[in-house]
Amino acid sequence: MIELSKAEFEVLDALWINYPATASQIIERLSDDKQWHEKTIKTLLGRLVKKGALSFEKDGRQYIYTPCIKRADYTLKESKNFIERFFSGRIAPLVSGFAKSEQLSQQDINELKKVIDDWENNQK
Amino acid sequence: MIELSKAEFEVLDALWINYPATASQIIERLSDDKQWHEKTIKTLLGRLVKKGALSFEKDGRQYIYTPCIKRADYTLKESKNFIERFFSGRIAPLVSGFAKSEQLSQQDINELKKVIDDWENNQK
DNA sequence: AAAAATAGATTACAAATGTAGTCTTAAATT
DNA sequence: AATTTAAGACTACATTTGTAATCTATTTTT
Repeated sequence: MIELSKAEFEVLDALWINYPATASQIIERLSDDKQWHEKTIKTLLGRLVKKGALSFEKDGRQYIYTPCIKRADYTLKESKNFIERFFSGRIAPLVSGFAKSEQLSQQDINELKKVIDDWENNQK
Repeated sequence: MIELSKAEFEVLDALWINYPATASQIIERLSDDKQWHEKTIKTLLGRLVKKGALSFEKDGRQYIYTPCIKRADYTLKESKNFIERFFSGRIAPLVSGFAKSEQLSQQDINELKKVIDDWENNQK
């Protein structure tokens, strides 16, 4: 699947918030968190198009961008990759590492329990 | 903390298996999975030293390498970073994504339950 | 209509990365 | 002792990435 750099992902992420969207809208959204130059974001949009992560339609001389991939698909692929590289493909050691270093809140635990419940209900 | 590239991490990972170790030993370990040229691995070892991820002692004209960081520390940092970037810092959505796409086995679930149990016992 | 702003295309350029090759020196072999 | 081998140091080089600047063609503004 498509390989994105960190910066590219952030731009795509700004589009996933709401799409289709123009470059200016994406730049506007990113301006809250990042202090990227407009040109930088345009460059990244171009690279995303080239990589096939985005497509666009012309509207006058503007482009209206749409993601070509779903956020959930992309993050799942990256997650699998990550867990494979760092934890031999097993997810529990990651969670366990978080637990050991006090990174888990009661809310996280509740959410995890729900995920487990749902999974088990689904197995029946 | 130290930033490592994927290739660098794999070399360090081969050292974490058992250390201290010489370059030849590391090369030997990596030869099973990767088809990296010996020179490539040497280069990566050098970069790891430069980045402060490894140290070494001389033994004749060989170097005996030792990691300067713990695997658990490194993976925890990377995990936090990953979960922050892709899931706004929350871990459950990652696990949930795995569940939804049938990436979880009963064993994973059991392990996750244990992590949760341990966490809760620890809270008391 | 002339000037200015703006959209995207193209070009730029240093640092990081993957992937070695060459150089130098010392140790092992013949 | 002469030669080959092997260790690490240094050099190489294309690609990717971050981070724009410049160029070109249209719209807006004045």
